[in-house]
Amino acid sequence: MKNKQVTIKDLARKLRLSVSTVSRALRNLPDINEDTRRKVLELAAGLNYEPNYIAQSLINKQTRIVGVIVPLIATHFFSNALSGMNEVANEHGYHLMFCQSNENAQQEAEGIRQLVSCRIDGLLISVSKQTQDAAPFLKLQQKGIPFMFFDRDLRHVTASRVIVDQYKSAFKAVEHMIRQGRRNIVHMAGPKGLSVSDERLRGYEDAMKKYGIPYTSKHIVHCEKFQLNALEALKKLLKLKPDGIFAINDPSGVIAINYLKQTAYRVPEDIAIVGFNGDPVAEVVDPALSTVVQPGYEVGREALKMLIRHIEQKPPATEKKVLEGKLVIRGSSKMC
Amino acid sequence: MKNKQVTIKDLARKLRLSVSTVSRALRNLPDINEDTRRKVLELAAGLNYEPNYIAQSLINKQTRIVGVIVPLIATHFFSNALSGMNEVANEHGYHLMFCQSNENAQQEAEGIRQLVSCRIDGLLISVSKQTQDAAPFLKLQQKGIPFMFFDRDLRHVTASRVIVDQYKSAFKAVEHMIRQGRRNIVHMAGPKGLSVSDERLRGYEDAMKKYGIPYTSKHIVHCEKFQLNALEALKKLLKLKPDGIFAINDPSGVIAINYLKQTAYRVPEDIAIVGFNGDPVAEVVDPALSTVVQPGYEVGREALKMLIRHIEQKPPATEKKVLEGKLVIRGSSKMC
DNA sequence: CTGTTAGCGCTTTCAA
DNA sequence: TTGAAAGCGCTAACAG
Repeated sequence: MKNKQVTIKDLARKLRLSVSTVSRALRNLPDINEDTRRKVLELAAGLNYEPNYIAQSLINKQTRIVGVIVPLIATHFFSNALSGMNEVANEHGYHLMFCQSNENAQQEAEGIRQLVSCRIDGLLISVSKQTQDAAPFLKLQQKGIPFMFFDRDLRHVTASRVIVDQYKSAFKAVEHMIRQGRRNIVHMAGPKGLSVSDERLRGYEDAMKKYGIPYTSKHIVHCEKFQLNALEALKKLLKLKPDGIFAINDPSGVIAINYLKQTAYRVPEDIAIVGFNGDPVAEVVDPALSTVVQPGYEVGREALKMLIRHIEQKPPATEKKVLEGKLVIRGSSKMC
Repeated sequence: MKNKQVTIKDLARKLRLSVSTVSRALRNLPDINEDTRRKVLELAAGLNYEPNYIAQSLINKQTRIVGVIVPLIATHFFSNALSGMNEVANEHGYHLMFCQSNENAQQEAEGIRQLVSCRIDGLLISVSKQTQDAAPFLKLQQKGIPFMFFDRDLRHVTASRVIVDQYKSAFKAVEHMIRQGRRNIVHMAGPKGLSVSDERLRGYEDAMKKYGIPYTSKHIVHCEKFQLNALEALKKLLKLKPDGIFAINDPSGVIAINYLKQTAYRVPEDIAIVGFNGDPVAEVVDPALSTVVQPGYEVGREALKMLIRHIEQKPPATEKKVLEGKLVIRGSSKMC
């Protein structure tokens, strides 16, 4: 029931040729009779022969499989990144093996092990918010398996990465509110220690400093579970009577907008809100949420392109590609 | 630079054992000295040995890789389905090889070929809206590769499938509007020939018939590109002065809501709107969009569970699992 | 131009 | 309890 797949040997037998001749014909190598080749190709097509990449891999020592690990796939940013990777994979004849860490460092480490056992040629990873331990990555390095970070990285690990400039994007977002006259801006921050939230926080702080706007540690409340904790964070922050909110992501921004509707605050008149990501919800909420649109698709494309370079040309020094987020101003922060 | 990976042979050499002994030790087979096993396991751990699944596959004739093809990954439903599959894959020691067809039948066929060459143990597919040709699936069958449809299927292909009852869901959605007193309900339909849009259309029609509400072919406008054509479809339909709109999906429903704001129509007073899917945007738009929430995560889980049964226990007759969508009534259709 | 041989990393008889 | 040999499907020298 299992072994239905046609092999090169089957072709050879039926054609009374040797397997090596068939192999060469199939791969369009030179030194072969045009007539033989034709016959082989015909039979192969007729029998629906499909080369066994698995067997080839064993010899070539490359599978043309790339592993991808994301914290959560059901997300605008990551699903778009995967979509971009899919495109590049098609262009270059690679395959994507996918794995979700669920924001859990252990699952992530196990995912890496599994992918290694599948002999992936390289790995693209956006780390979970828990991830601290560099060990899994060091192992990858000593095994000579190229890998790189995209979006969320581990700062202390030397590796290439493709990221969106979180710092600058956050800075722009906050600066925009300041320029609109906001002076008491708070930040619904993300999990501590996660590269992207740290950078967004830094952008917030530097923008405040640059414009000489005072803020305290109370102006920043971390949502360790992102939007799951957004409401409580928001309520704490409202005690400061803010006139601007910089939210760690769009779902949190949306939560803020909707909660404020139940209060006396008006958005944007009393409080401006800016989110982050470019999720579809941001366009749809009322008022529409200003946000930094991250080029997820491009991040995916660039990350895989870079990884493939590393795989195929071996040792280019570690690279770092930084893409730009685009501040899109909408009703939630614009005084018209 | 490449061959850094430790093999069973390396272990054998260092331990002055034969490869077969090492192999047995690693797999915890009986008939082996406890002491030898311990030594092997220790060295393996020390050297970060990882079994080569590729090599194993060649022998076992199974890779524990499952292929997944979706039309578009950056979608609430499909990314959730993938997430569910990921969970089941982890539970059962399988790996997911991912591929996006971009709603294109050719890319889909090529994806299938590629996955076959990777010797996947089975395939989970939600077909593109273009897909008509059963040939790729017939080939799969004659090769003895189990596959099944999830969500979008090809009616004339005999295979197992896991779907959400589109007909019933659509029926409930339209019935709900009728019960609210709507009598001139139109349908922003999906691409013709696509299983899910056909079924939703059928649900619309049957609900109208059941309640004896007349409708014409003008009440139905197909959006061949889903929400990309939604606005033109909507404008056509508005000529009929409808009091209810059943939209093929939530993005289309959102487009309708937002467009109607620029007109004299009020939602839901003049026109009720119900969408389909359960996308996050539906909750956020104002008024919130009633919709049928589809259990994407569950569909993914059930589909992979069923496929694994088919892979491991071989020939269970074709199965069909039908999950239920849940009508969630919100402001866009509720007269309070 | 074609066939023979060896081998990729691992498992599986079959002997020892 | 261990080892030797063969083979999975394919490629890569090397002869002929």
